[in-house]
Parts: sequence; structure tokens; C-alpha cells
Amino acid sequence: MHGDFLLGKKAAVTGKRGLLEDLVLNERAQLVLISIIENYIQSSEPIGSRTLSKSIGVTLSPATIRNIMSDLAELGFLIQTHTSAGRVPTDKAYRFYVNSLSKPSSVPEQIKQKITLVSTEQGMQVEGILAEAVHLLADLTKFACVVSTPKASVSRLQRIELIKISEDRILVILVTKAGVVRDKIIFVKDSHSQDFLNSVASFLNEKFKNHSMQEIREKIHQYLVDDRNRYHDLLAQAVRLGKKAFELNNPGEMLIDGQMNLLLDSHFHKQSSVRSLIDAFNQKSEIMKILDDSMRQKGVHIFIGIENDFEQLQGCSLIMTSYRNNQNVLGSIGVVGPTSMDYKRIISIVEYTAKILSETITERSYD
Amino acid sequence: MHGDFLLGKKAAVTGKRGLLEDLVLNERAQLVLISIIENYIQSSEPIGSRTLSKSIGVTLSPATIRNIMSDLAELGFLIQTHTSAGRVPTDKAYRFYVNSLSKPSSVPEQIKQKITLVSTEQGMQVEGILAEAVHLLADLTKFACVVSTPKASVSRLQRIELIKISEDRILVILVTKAGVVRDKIIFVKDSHSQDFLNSVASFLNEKFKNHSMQEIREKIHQYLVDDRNRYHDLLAQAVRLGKKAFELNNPGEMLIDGQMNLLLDSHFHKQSSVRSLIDAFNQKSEIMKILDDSMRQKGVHIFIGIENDFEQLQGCSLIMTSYRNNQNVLGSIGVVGPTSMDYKRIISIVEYTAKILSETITERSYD
DNA sequence: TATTAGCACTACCACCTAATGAGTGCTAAA
DNA sequence: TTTAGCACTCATTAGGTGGTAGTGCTAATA
Repeated sequence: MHGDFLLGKKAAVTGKRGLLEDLVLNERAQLVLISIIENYIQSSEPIGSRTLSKSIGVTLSPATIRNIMSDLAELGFLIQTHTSAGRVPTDKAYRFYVNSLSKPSSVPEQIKQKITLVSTEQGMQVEGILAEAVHLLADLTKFACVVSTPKASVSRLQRIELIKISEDRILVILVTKAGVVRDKIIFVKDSHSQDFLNSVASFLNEKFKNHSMQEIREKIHQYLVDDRNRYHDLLAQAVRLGKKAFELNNPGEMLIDGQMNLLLDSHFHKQSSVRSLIDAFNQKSEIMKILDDSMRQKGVHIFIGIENDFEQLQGCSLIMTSYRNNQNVLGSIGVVGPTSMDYKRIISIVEYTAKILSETITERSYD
Repeated sequence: MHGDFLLGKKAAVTGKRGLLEDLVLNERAQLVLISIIENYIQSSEPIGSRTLSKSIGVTLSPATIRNIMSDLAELGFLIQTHTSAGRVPTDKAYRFYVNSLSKPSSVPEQIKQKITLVSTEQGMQVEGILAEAVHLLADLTKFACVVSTPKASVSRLQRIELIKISEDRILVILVTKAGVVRDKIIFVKDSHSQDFLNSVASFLNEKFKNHSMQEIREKIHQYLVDDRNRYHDLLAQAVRLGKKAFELNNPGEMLIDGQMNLLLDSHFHKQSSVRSLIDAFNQKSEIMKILDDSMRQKGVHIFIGIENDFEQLQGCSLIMTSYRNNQNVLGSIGVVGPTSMDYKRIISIVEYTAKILSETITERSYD
């Protein structure tokens, strides 16, 4: 097998090289690979051996570099667009690169100053803050950015209020611990007095404060199946109204900003994948899935190219992370850009923005 | 003066031709012009005399048509991209064309069926309905579409509710006649009991129900300057809280959908105006102005090219109209597309969508 | 044995040229 | 007033050329 000489000593000794993932490149090969990647991230043009031999720190002749490149290509880290063109990193190369970034680089002070959320000063709601955050992120990265609104099911109840609007309509106000206010109108068959609604509301408040919406739905379900409760009028009505009030009818929302940035990006512009990118963003449910997934784990989540499950976004890389109030994960925020993005920079910006967002939201929550 | 022979008899006889706008083209010139426009709308390619002589109904030799075209060009209806290219309609030509569309063409049954708003079935709020409407419009027209949310200042109060959230925060719920629910949190220095807030709320409800937010703000201002009210505690507090509650802090919002469609559109793609288009949509306040303007007048508003005041959108045409609940104009909705759009089709779709939107919102309002 | 210099080769790219063709304007004839 | 005919213009295209950035291979070198 060609390219074996690139294996580091460790791998060579232990003989662990059945899986390509286990391969340990020797130091020089790593240097060349990383150098190619960083050059390509800058220029977006295929990198040739000559160019590299100049820009790389160590003195290596183009010929030597060619040999290394040739082997890296064989191992699947590089491809050529055509014979006699320079080499371009593959998804696998970017993955290697990202993994090799041990310590997260810090955000330059200059950019830090730009990452501030002003909306908190006005009487802005959480949605407004999210909108500002995602807009800011899009502006700084020049890619498309997404943020999911706090998940209704996991957020915990601070307060419920029932307001009679007309004979058959009741306005339900749910305030969550995170400071999110949700309102919806429910339709009822028989009319209730406002006094009665107040009793129901205070009953529900007492019973369910601090519980998550998910728990509340489950408890209400239990009440419903338990026949004994039928004969307690207030309880019965409370449960009936509560069921409607806590019904999950918005599937979780997300805000998108900076889609247009992607269309301008030379990478997508060249490829004819523009159409499918647009479709991708119209199909919000798929993007929601990815956002949801990256809520579950800590830290920054990185999907390079084909690593994400949404086929239409497999030409992109996604950098996602969660935001929280205190210790509760509320939702996630991230960017969608070309696989050849400047990972160092983008990761740190996403991380820092999420941090500021978390702080801002924590200030306004009731925990 | 050349081109005089294109004048219709009426104009020729009365001699009214000082202003170009007053020119009445004779029937054949009109036919040619309209034919060019419709061909161009279809093909987006400059139209030559030969092509036209075939596609036009009447039998006219290319040479004749050339003569007519030459004169139309002189009058400012057509331009050539270069010598020996076909002719392309100017903004002026489109204006003529749109004016000549006397009766609004009806929407094909097939499209009518697509224009239905389903969100009304769930407990969706007005914002959700607007989002659906603008998305639908973007989907049908394949252009960028905008809709303004109901103007806070002109909408009338149905109900206000004050809810104590914490010692220093009060949640204000405003329900308008149009069915829009707005919530915001106000900060107060001294704590109030919920009972007290209820009294304040019912006072405000009694005093201001059915009044527009604008009126309410003015009245509150009067109370404030009237010294006598100082000594009435409830009143004084009500006015103080009311001032904060009715303060206009959102500048009026708008929803945009389908921006990406524009970038794909061959017209903008060819021109390098893409960048400025993006900027245009980021500068929402300017677009809001246009939306506001078209709220004030009845019917469909059409801005062709330079006719709108926002310089960065002067390469586009805008088709705008208002939506309402019952007889109250709430906001406006419309599309932004290339000047060479299919006006007949787009106008009818915008009109019909606004109609359905109005009906849907009326169903859920309290008037 | 690892590295490098040299060389032949490939494919893109930018440039030029000539041919094509769609379109015009003008003039003279119908 | 309309039309046929003709000369002319200019964008677009295809074909051809030289230059360039890159490769792989081989033989020489440290």
C-alpha cells in the first residue's frame, strides 16, 4: 500500500490501521495538510506544490511536497479538480483540521466589542433578543445563521393567565421561567365568567408552577383518565381548559438571517447548488432537527459537509452551539457556511455570541 | 418633430402634446408596443422587428415595424442595449402597459385553489397568518414579498391586562380589536399588588376600550399635564403605568419572504445589482415607508422602476395593496420583482391574496 | 534511503481571429 | 404609406495559439 510512510510511529508500531480514521499522520504530513487547508481557506483556489513550498515555514522542495500531497490524496484528504490542477481539501481533511484545533482561539477584542446585544435595554421580549443575536452573527460571519426559539416543551412554567376575550374565546398567557411570553387564543363551547377563569388560573398556577410543559401535559392527562375527578367541578373545568392551554401547537420556531450572504459567496455561486440551498432553507423542519440535536450535547457542534443528515446541506458546514439561562439549555444558535470556512474564526465567534446571548437572556429570566 | 404620426387623432386634433404624458399613441403603435412588452416579459430578451412581425397578430412587414419601433424609441418607450440589438421596454413603457390594463384580469381557478390560509384552523395568531400569507405569495410569484404587521398606532384597544411577574416587573397584555395580541414587560420602581393592578387595568379598560393607541397616548398625556389628578391615587398610578404600557416601542414590523427568489432571477443575476438589492432588504425602514404609503390609498399600488422613492429598489417594480379587517385598513402586503414582471398575473395574485388575507383576519377580529 | 532537480506532459486560461447572424437604418420602388 | 433590398453594426461563437500552473516520473544527489 502506498502512503504507508505517512503513518506516525505510534500507529506504525501498534499496527492499528485497519480503519482510516485511526491513521496518525506523521508530523510533516500534518504540517503540509494543515498548510494546504489554511491556504485554501484564504484563497479558495486549488493549492499547488510550488505555492505551498514558498508559504510553508519549513524548507521543502516542491518535489517533496508533491510526493506528500500525492499520498495525502491517496488517503482521501485531498482531491484534484482535474489533472494538473492544484489540490483541494476534502471533508475528511477539514475534519482532521478541526480536530487538530486543540484550544479554541479567543475572539479578537475588536470583534468582541461588536458582539453586544442592545435590545435588552428596551422592553424587548426574548424573541427580539434572539433576532438581534442571529442578525449580528450573520453580519459578522457573512454566512447564513439560525437560532431556535426556546423549546416550549422543556421550558418551565412561571405563570399562566386566562383572560376572557369574548363569549367563546379565552386568551391564554403562558410565562415561562426563561422569560418567554406565549399567548394563544382557545375556543370554548360554553361561556365562563372572568372570576371563574381566575380561579382556574390560580389553581393551575399553584399546581404546576415550576413544572415543565411536558410534565404538565402528562399530569393533565393523568387527571383526565382518573374518573374520580369528574365530580369536582372546578378541577374538571381546570383540567379541560388546561389541556387546551398547554397543548403544544407551535412546532418550535426558528429565526434565519443572512441567507442572502450564502448566495453571494463565491463558493456557492460557482456551483449550481444554489437552487437546492434555497429549498433547504425553505424546509425548516430539517434544519430544526439539526438545531435540536445540538441542544442535547454540550459545547460547539461541528458538521462538515456530509456529516450532517440533511442531504441538501451536505455541501455546507454547520457550526452550532446551545444557549441557556443559568444552567437550563433553551435552544441553539449557529451558522451555515461553505465547508471551506475559516473554522478557527467562526467557531470562536459562534461560541462567544452564544455566551453573550445566554447572559442576556439569563438577566431577564425568573430562575 | 419625428414620431408625430404616432399620435392618435384625438391628440392631433386638440393639439395637446406639450407633455409627453399626454401623448396618445395611435392604435397600431399601441399594438406594437404592447406586443413588444409582452414578448419581452416572456423571453427577457431584446425584441427585434423580425420576431415581432411573426408573433404579432396583424400582418406587418419587419420594415414597417422597424419604423414604428424607431419612433417609439424616440418617444422614450424603448431602448437598445447597443446598436443592432433588439429593443427593450423602458419604465415608461411598462407604465403605459399597466395603465392600459383596464379590467383586472381574474385569477385562474387553479391558482385560486392554492391561495388558502390554513393556519387559521390552529390557534394561530395574526402574525402567523401574515407569515403564511407572505410565504404563499412568494411561492406563487417567485419574487420577494413583504407584509407589514398591523400598525399599532391605528389599531384600537379591545382589552388591556396587567400581570405581576415579579416585584419590579409587570407583564402588559394588549389585545386589539383586530385580534392582535401584544405583550411586553415594563419595569417599575415600587411594587404593586396584583389586586391593585387589576383595579388599574379595569380602570384603563373602561376608559380606553375602542380607542386607538394613538388617541390613548394623547389622552394619557393630557392627564399627566393636568395637576389636579395628582391627588387621586388610583388615577395617578393608572396614568403612570398606562403611559409605560401604551408607549410605542416597536417601530412597526414587517415580514419578508422569498428574497432568495430575486437573487435567482435572471434579471438581477445578470446585473451586478445583487449587492445593493441585499442592502435594500436589510434597510427595512425604507421598505416600511413604501408599505405605509400604500396603506393610505385604496386599491393596488404599482411602482415601476424609478417611480418609488427608495433608490436601491429603483431597478425593481413593486406591487402593493392593503389588507383590512372589515373596513379598517391594518397594513399592506405586496411583492418586489423585476420591472419586466408579468404585471397582469402578479397584480391579480396580489389582489386576491390580500382579499383572502383580509377575510381570514376579519374572522378572528372583535369588531 | 530520503530528498531534490530536471523534464515531459496536461489542462486550463486569456487572447486573438474570423465567421455568423440578428438586428438596424436608409433608400428607392410599389 | 408600405415594403423590399442592401449596406452596415456589433455581439456571440468557434477555432487556434501561447502562456502558465500544475502534475508524475526518473535519475541524480546527500
